[in-house]
This record gives sequence, structure tokens and C-alpha cells, in this order.
Amino acid sequence: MNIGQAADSSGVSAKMIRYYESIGLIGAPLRSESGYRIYAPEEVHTLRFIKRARNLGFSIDETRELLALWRDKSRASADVKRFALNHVAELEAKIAELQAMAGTLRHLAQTCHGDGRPDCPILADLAGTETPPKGRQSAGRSG
Amino acid sequence: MNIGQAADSSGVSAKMIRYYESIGLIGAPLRSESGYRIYAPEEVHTLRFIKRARNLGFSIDETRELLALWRDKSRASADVKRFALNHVAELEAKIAELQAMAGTLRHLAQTCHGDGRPDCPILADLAGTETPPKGRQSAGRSG
DNA sequence: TATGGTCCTTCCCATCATGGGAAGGTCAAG
DNA sequence: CTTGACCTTCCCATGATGGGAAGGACCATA
Repeated sequence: MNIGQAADSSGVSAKMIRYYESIGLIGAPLRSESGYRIYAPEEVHTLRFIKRARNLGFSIDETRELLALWRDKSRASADVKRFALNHVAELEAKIAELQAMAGTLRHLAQTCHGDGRPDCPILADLAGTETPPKGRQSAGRSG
Repeated sequence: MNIGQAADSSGVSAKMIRYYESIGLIGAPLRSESGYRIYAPEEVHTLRFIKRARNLGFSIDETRELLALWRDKSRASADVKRFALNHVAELEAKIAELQAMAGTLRHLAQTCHGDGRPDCPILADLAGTETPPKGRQSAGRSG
């Protein structure tokens, strides 16, 4: 199986397969006489594993650890679970961060007329000039 | 005002201030006789604007547009609002993506014993081997 | 057999935003 | 005058991915 076919059947681009090999995430495959990389089904399987881990937001280094856990037939499922839940916590932290941004911005947009007038509380907030309308608490400046 | 003071009072590192200057996000400030950058309060104000925009998740190019809107005294607030809401939509898209990841992973972790046994549905799912326990719908493989 | 198209190889560069650090000049206080 | 904190420019690294060039390999068809 050539790299192109391995790419098609794993969802990992040929470019990335070579990169993964270069950083040691996967081993170097066999080569044909002319130097073409030849992939066994087992290796394509590994590529699919990697693809799926990446899709779940694991970094390449985390994926490396997952691969190690996968290959270690005697690992405790508790180890894997801890690893997964740790990643879930990281995802949730990032989600919260983005939600804070979106919330602040949505709030600002809500107070913006959105008409032809130039006056805009969004820019006023970014500028820190906080055009005080009529009784307004200093909200959302905690960044 | 030296670059260090400008950095402290804007929250943008000296390194990034120089970078912003190099890419034309901000103009080149005055220089002292010995070549030190000298910042006026106005420029520090701009840096704070940039910092805040970055904190809200705007890219540098988006920040550039926001700066242009800010400086354009005759812009319509509708333009700013549209820009902001567009960014909110992008943030929400990313949030949804992360939530999908977290949800899938949380679900997988839930089905994992998390004890000393090696058997682990998380790795099984990543591997695509899907150890069918007893009546299990193919959930979460839409990546 | 020649040709063309599609694949493969390696190598370098770009992205985006940021930090690290080296080598050397400047400034203010002791 | 020395010391230490600051400034300057320049280069390199990150993480994950893609783009593309130059050249070789393979295969089908004329």
C-alpha cells in the first residue's frame, strides 16, 4: 500500500503521514526497491487511531501517550480513563474561555444600536472609554 | 515613555509591541536620540485597545479592522455590530466543536470501568475495534 | 518504445502569535 | 566608573498543517 492509498484509507494526508514518521509518532515503514513507502494494514490502523485521537482534540504528544497505552496490553483502564477525563477538563476550560468571550461580545453587541449612527459601545468598550449612558456598572473589564 | 513602561501599562509585552510595529498593526513611534522607542499616551491607548480585542478572541487581522473602524469617526455602528456578531458566531462554532469532542470523550469515559483491568472502551473506540458489549448503538463515530 | 499523466521522493517555506535568548548599546544610581 | 536594569536588532522555536519545486518511478496507451 502506497502512502497515497494509506492516506485515503486513514484520513491522514500523505504530508502528515511523513511528518508523523519524522517526529517518531509512527515508525518508518518498509520501502519498495525504488524508495516508496509501503504500509501494512496494521500501520493504516494506527493512522486511523491517530486521526481519531486528533479529531477528539488530543495534541500529537497526547496522541503519542494514547498510542503507548493502546499498545501496552497490560495497562489499567483507570489510566486511560484518567487521561481522557483530564483532556475533557482541558476542553471544558477552553470552552469556558470562549464562552466568556462570546458572552461579553454578545452583550456589547446587544447594547449597540446597529444603525447608521457612528456611536458604538463596542468600540467604546474596546477603547476603554466606556461612554457612560445612564447608570452603568463597570462590567466585563476583567481581562 | 519607554517600551517597557508602555508594555506594563498596556498589558502587551515589549516583544509583541515590536512585533505589532513590524507588521504594521501600529505605527512606528518616535525614537530618542539613542534609538529607544518613545510612546505617547495615545499610543498606549491603542495598545490597550489591541490587548482587549485580542482578549476577546479577535485575530490580529480582525483587530486591524477594528482599529480602522475605531479611527473612522464616520463609520456606522451597524458595521461594528455586524463585525462583532460575526465573531460571536465564529466563537460559537468553535465552542460547539469543542463541546462535541468533550461530549464524545465524556461518554466514552463513562463506559470505561476505570479499574485495574486493561479492557478499555476508550482505546477500543479510538482503534475502531468497538468491542460490542451487549446491544450498543454506534455512537460518536461521525468524525 | 515513446509519451504523458499520476504518483512518489526530499527539501524548503509559510502560516499564527508568542516567547527565548544572544550580542551589544544606554541610562540612572551608587 | 561600575553595576544592573533597560533598550536595540537578529535569529530560532513552538504546533500542526499545507504549498510547492525539482526530480524520479510507475503505468497505460498510442
